[in-house]
Parts: sequence; C-alpha cells; structure tokens
Amino acid sequence: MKVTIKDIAKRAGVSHPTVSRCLHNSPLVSAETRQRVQRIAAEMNYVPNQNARGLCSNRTDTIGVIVPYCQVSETSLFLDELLQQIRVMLGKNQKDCIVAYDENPQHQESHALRLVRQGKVDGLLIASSTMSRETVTALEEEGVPAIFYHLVPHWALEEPSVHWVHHDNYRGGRLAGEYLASLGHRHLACVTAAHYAGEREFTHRLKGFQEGLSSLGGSMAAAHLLLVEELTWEAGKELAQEAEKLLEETSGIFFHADQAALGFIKGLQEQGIEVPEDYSVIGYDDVREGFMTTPELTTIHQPREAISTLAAAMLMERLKGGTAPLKQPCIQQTLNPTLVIRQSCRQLK
Amino acid sequence: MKVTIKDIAKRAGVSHPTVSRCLHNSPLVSAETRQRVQRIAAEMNYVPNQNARGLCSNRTDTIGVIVPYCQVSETSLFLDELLQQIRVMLGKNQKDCIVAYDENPQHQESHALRLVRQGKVDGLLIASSTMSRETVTALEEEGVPAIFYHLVPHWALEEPSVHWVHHDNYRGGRLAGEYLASLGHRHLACVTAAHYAGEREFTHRLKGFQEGLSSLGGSMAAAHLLLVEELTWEAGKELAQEAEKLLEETSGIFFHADQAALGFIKGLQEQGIEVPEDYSVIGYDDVREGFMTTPELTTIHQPREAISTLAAAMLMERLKGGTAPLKQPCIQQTLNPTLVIRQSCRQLK
DNA sequence: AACACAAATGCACACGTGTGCAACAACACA
DNA sequence: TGTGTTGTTGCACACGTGTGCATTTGTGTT
Repeated sequence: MKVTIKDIAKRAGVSHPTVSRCLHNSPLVSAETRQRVQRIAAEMNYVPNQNARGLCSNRTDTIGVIVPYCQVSETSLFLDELLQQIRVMLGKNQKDCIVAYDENPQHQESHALRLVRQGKVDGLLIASSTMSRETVTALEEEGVPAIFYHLVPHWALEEPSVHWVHHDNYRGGRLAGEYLASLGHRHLACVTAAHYAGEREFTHRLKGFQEGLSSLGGSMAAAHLLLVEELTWEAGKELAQEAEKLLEETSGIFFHADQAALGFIKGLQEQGIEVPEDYSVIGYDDVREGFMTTPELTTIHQPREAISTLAAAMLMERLKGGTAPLKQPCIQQTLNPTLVIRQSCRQLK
Repeated sequence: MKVTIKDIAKRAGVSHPTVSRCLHNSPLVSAETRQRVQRIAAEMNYVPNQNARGLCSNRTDTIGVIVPYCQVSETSLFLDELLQQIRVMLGKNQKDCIVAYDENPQHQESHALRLVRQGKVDGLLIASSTMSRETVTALEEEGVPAIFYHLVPHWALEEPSVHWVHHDNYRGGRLAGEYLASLGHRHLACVTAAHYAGEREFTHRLKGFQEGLSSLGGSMAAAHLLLVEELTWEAGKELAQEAEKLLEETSGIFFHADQAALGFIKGLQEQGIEVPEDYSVIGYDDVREGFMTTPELTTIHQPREAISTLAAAMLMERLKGGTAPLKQPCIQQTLNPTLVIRQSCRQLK
C-alpha cells in the first residue's frame, strides 16, 4: 500500500495536518516535531500524492511544452534539439514535463487548453506562431502562465502582456546576405516551405537577406524565391534536380533550414556538382548534422541554449511569483544569431 | 472559473453523481438525461479535472517513459527517434506522456518510482538495461504496469512475469559479420563504449558478429575490440587518429552505433583515406543521418517502428485489463533486425 | 494569583470526481 | 390491491492533502 501522511501521523503520534506542516517546513510546528516527522517520513519512503496536492493547491510541478505540429513529422532537427534542452532545464528545476503536439494547429491549441483545464500543468512553454490571442487569453484566465519560445505569433510581438523569447530573424538573414555578398556573390536564390512564405518569421529573414546582399552589391531576383512543400532533407534533395537552371542564373542559395540544405548538397553531389566549388550553399539553424557531412555546412546559428534556458527561467520566475497575474514586469527578449563559417560557401574571384 | 460537474448538475437540474454517470455512459441513467447532460457539458466546455479523477480512481491517462541517461547528453540519435515514435503512438491512444531521465542510472530508478508513487502515471515504458529487479517489483506492487522496450535488463529475460520487446542483437551482429565476410573481408575490428563492453546487449551482438565472420572465413582478433568513452560522433572521429595501425591490420570495422561510425568516416576523410575504397565501415541502428553523408552508411536496421508500436500496444492492452496483475499472459517479443546495404563497405577481390 | 500572550497542535472542511447503497417511481403480475 | 421487479436518481462517503480557525499548553507580566 501507498504511504500517506495519515500513516506517518499515526506512527508519529500527531495529526495529519501537523505532518503536512512539518513536510512544508512551516514555522507553525516546533523544530523538534518537524525533525522527528521528517525522519519518519523518510524512513517510510513517503512520496506525496500529486493528485491530492494538485487538487487542493493547484500545484503539480509539471510543465506543458507545446511544440509545432511539424516536429512530429520529423521535419525539424532543430526543434528536437531545442526540446532536449528545455527538458534538461526543467529537470534542474524539479519539474516534469508533458510534451503536447497534434496533427494540426487547431488541435494544438485545444491540446494546450485541455492540459491546463485538466489541471495537469502549472505552466506552459509554447513554440507556435499560429496560436490565437483568444487561446492565450483563456490560458491566462485560468491563472496558468505561458511563455512563447522560438516561435511567437505576430500579434504577441505588439502585446506587452505576453512573455516571449526568440531570436532576430532579420539579423540572421542579414548575416547570411552580407556574408555571401562579401564573398563576391551577386545573384542568389532562397528556399523556404510554401506555408512559411507569408509568415513573419520568414519574411523578416528574407528582408534581412536581401538588404544584406544589396548593402554589399549582391541581389536576389523575385523569381529565385523557391518554395518546397516541407523543409525536409528529401525536399532539398529533390530540388537539386533543377540545378541546371539554378547554376546558370545564380551562384549560391540560402535555405530556411539546415536539413533541406544538406539534402540539396547531397542531390548536387550525385549529379557531380561540387559544393562549394561549383555552387555555394548556406543554411539556417546550425543543427548537429551540419558538421557531419562533407562539405561541412556554413549556416546561421540560432542561440538555442539561450532561448531554452531563458524560457525555462522566465517560467520558473513567474511560477514563483504566485498566482497574481502580471505582478512582475513582463519579459520579452530578442536574441542575436551568429554566422557559423564552415565549408559550403566559396569566395568568388 | 473552471467548470465542474456540480455546475453542470445545477444547470441540468440533477445531482452531480448523475452527471458523472452520464459522462461515463453508464447504463444506470436514462438515455434522455444522458443526452441532455452531455449536451450541456459540451456547451459549457467542461473538461474533467484530472487530479480529482486520479485521486479517486487512480487513472491519469498519462504514461511515464523512462529513457537511459545517455539520451540526455545527446549521445544517441537512435533513441531520439524511438522516443518520437512512442510519443506518436501514445498520442493516438489519447495518452499524455512524461519523459523521465536523470544524470545516472540510480536516479533514473528513483525517478520512475517517484512518478508512480506520486500518482502521476498509469503505466511505464522503460528503456533501461540497468534497472534492478527490486525496482520493478516495487512498481508492480503499486499496481502500475511496466513494459521494457529496446533495452532490457539481463535478469528480465529469464523472468516470465516481466513484459518486454526488443530486437535480436546476436542476429544483428551476425548479419554484419556475414556481410563483411561475404565481401571478402578477413580481418575486422569492432568498436563500442567501455561501459557497454560487459553488457549482454553488446556481448551478444559481438558473438553474432564473430560467428557470422567465421562462418564465411573471416575473423576478429581480441586486440581489435576497441573501446571509446562514449559512442558519440566526436569519439568516432577521434578514433580515426589511429587509422594507420587499423588499416595495416584490418580491412573493415563494425561500430556499435551509427553516429560513431559517421564520425569515424569523417575523421578518415580528413586524412585523405577514402571509404569504402581504402577501408570498410558498418554501423548499427540505421539513424536518419546515415543516408545524408557521403558515402552513405551501410548499417543494421533496428525495427524501431515495430518496437515502439508494440511496446505502446502492449501497455495499452495491460491498462485495459484492469488492475488484476498478470491476468493476461505475459508478452515477450524479440524482433529481427535487417541489413541495410548502402555505400560504406567494399567488395574485396 | 490572575491575566495576557505566544507557541504548538488538532478539528473540520475544502478541492472535484467516482461509486456503493438506499430510496423512490413505474410497471407487471398474481 | 398487494407484491415483486426493473429502471432511475440522490445521498453519503472516499480518495490524500492543505489551511483557517479554535483549542490547548506553556511562559511571562503585573
């Protein structure tokens, strides 16, 4: 049978409320009984029942992490790494975590709300650029703090009551553009997924890329914005079929995600086209696989350690602050990406 | 405020027990009230409180997944993929999942027990070859079913009361050995991590490899069993420093894990040694990255889809069966690996 | 010695849901 | 009309923990 505080109470000769207070280091009990009760609890291998605790005090020590639905379909290596880090951070704070995802964004929202209304989680870390304002409002009404990380809905950027931490996509794109132009590239292409084409995350990045290019004499024709269905390795490889035309009109290409860039390089190599000798490729995200291939991938590093660390820290802070909404000032952070120069881009003479 | 069954009861003009029965489709209520109550519940966006439900009926609809501690340190790409699949399977069964890990195996055990004693989970999926019999006994005493997947403690293999599903390491090793020998290789090397050297998972695999080799004229000298600290990409790359000696004495090498094999190939390439022209490499696990590199990695495929699918299905089955322990016959499954021929092994004349 | 006050503890209730049991109504049958 | 049966509902309690409030005990003050 499970050990409850009543069992401890009986053995210690006190009432269960007293045991409860001892275990919480309440100043209302004497130091002597506190020590005795704590010793007995340890001896009996007592573990508090989380359901009961959650029921009466709304504390579960569990965090819900909402990931974008594409993560399920194994599209994004980067998101995997981000999630890994968040788990570690939450673990250090003695929190368990429930990862929620769904087949489409609508379900994603309901999944988040369900977790909260079920009372399964104390707080949420959300990576989603499609979550609606209504959903977040509903969450806040339930008294559960939420922090956006990595992906932030456009409306939330202008909303001072919403917490978020992400990185500067414009700057990332600009780094890529300036770098390629500085190497002497003049005509470039760019690849993203069709469903990203209109999203702020991409449009800012693209704008940065174009302005970075033109600041140093390069450019990107509108016709050279290429769209694939999903940013997978396979899609990148398939895109390499159109190499002939691309090589004629451009000397390099900027991918929205590393794994697609890697697939593209692989596809080129199979046709005997060498990177970077014949063509330059730059990725985005800086996933692990980037340095495993030949050539190693030049890319833009997203500060994932800082993003996950900050997001977790922000949430812990809000949870500590009690249930009073918006007591502490809201934190919104935009971090800087960095350029990682490896081997997939070439200096033109 | 949150909607409770009492709110629904008031609005429907019935008592809350009646509401509870309606929501569970109990035959004790009339069809008419059931429909009415269900309609009202839906209108009010009712979501049952999981803490209360867990408290009185010990059902949380949450599964604990215990992963080996090395997964946290990003060592194993394979384990990541396995976890991904399990999450999807559990999602299809409307279960949330809490992933538990810790810095070392001892903590891992206590983490699993803690989750159960806290009442946070209904069942466990465990990937661990070090978990003790005592811990599992303790779990079963709490009435929480546990299924081992992928990694199984040695004692559990002989224990008919323990459920598990894994794959045949001997057979996997044998496939690798027979393949290399059939290509004409005579002297091979093998790499694992020091802490795996004594474990059944590896020793069986090694035995299969050696017997596979010798069945077709190959062999592996004891001196060519190489140990690295961890099976990381970096460790594999570092191992390539010893290439000179290896190439003198052997013509190919068998890695315990793909990512180390990939690092090794990369290390060779940097020294101008070509795979498979100068040396043959075969991996194990069949991770995604295996076909992203050049050459693509020849490897042994673990049936990860089947392992995760079966493990989840077995657990769902046991959960359905009520709390009666061992009512249904125990299932123990050993699945077969397959050889994936790509480009990293060469036919010797 | 009477009183005030602080420290320590127990009582009772609340949190939201599920279930055994009793109560009650409706109906069929003798 | 009385009895038994079936169908439907409500009452009361349980699950394990946390907390406001009353109670008891002990100590110091006047």
